[in-house]
Amino acid sequence: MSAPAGTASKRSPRPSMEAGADTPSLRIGDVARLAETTPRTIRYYEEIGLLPPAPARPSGRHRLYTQAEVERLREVMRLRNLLGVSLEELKTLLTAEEARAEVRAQLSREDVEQERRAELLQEALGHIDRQLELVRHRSAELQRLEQELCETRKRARRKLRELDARDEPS
Amino acid sequence: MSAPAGTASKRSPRPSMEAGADTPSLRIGDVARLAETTPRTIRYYEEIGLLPPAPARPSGRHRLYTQAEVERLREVMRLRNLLGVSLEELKTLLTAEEARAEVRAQLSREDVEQERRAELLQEALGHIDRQLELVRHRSAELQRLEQELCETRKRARRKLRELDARDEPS
DNA sequence: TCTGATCTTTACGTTCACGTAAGCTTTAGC
DNA sequence: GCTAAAGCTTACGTGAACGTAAAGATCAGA
Repeated sequence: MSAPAGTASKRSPRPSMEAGADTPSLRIGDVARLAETTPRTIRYYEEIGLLPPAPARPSGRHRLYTQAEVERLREVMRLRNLLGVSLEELKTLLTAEEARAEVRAQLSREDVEQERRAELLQEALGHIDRQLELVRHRSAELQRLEQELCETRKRARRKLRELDARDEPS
Repeated sequence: MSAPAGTASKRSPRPSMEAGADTPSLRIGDVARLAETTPRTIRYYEEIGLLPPAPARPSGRHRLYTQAEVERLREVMRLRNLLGVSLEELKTLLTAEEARAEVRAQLSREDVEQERRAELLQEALGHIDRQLELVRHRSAELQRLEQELCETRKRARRKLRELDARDEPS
């Protein structure tokens, strides 16, 4: 049960002439395989706004992606697994990410006043800090758990050694 | 939305004479409040075998718990939150925990042969190792994420300082 | 003993995160 | 241009993890 990645790929992986690497040449199935998930999940994530709609899709046509989208998807799934939050919460977290991207875009332009730039950066910092706080909290708790398990393990091993020593002191 | 812990407790917390601390004197609502969850969840966990049935309950009567059960429940919820596994998987993990408890019980008895003791300890060690591997994996990944976020944060702060320096060099 | 808060079981409802099927269209290779 | 594979939308189905409502039993305190 649950074998989402059929390893057999009948159709060749689309030679993708115009090998510009940023020309959208990946179909949803390809993306799904590369990210180890399913097309349904990708469409679902797009539907709830967790992923942006496929870039420049002529209505009625198939979705086409670039490698960048694959990586974004993998990152989303990574965060989903690690943070243990709902997709809705994850969305707000990633929306913050988007904002940061927008900040970078703005910062690269010349016609933005210093005042505005500082504001943007401040906001971005706030987002990062909120994420960081969440991650740090979980990370710390997990490390505590790890520590506790290590202790337990140590004790068990000690007992076992004691037993072995007493058993055969040959 | 989601305010499971009504802070108002009308009835006094049951003076619990026989203050033996291990005489079951906590009702399901008390346990729920202490563990910051709901009675429904406790019953559900008992139903699927994630928690043992309430100790020594005369059929038809109310469930009664001790402080130990509260702590166990809190631990279960902690693991649920941190490990991000299904309750079913969590159950098998905790079943291993149970086995370890049983090992301790056996080990405290005199009439168990060394051979058997070593076996039990070996098995327990195996369980611990499997848990530890899982925890370590997640912990490491989370730390990586934390590290990445820290880097991002640093860069943002540097940019902000650069901007401030250039803005008002008074 | 009586009373109201709390608990009991039973059972149906709900939300999330997708899975799956149907019917049709697009795409890629020949 | 034809065809099979893959994709499209729409919509209903599903499993997990509880929420909620009903109808009655139990419990603690006066």
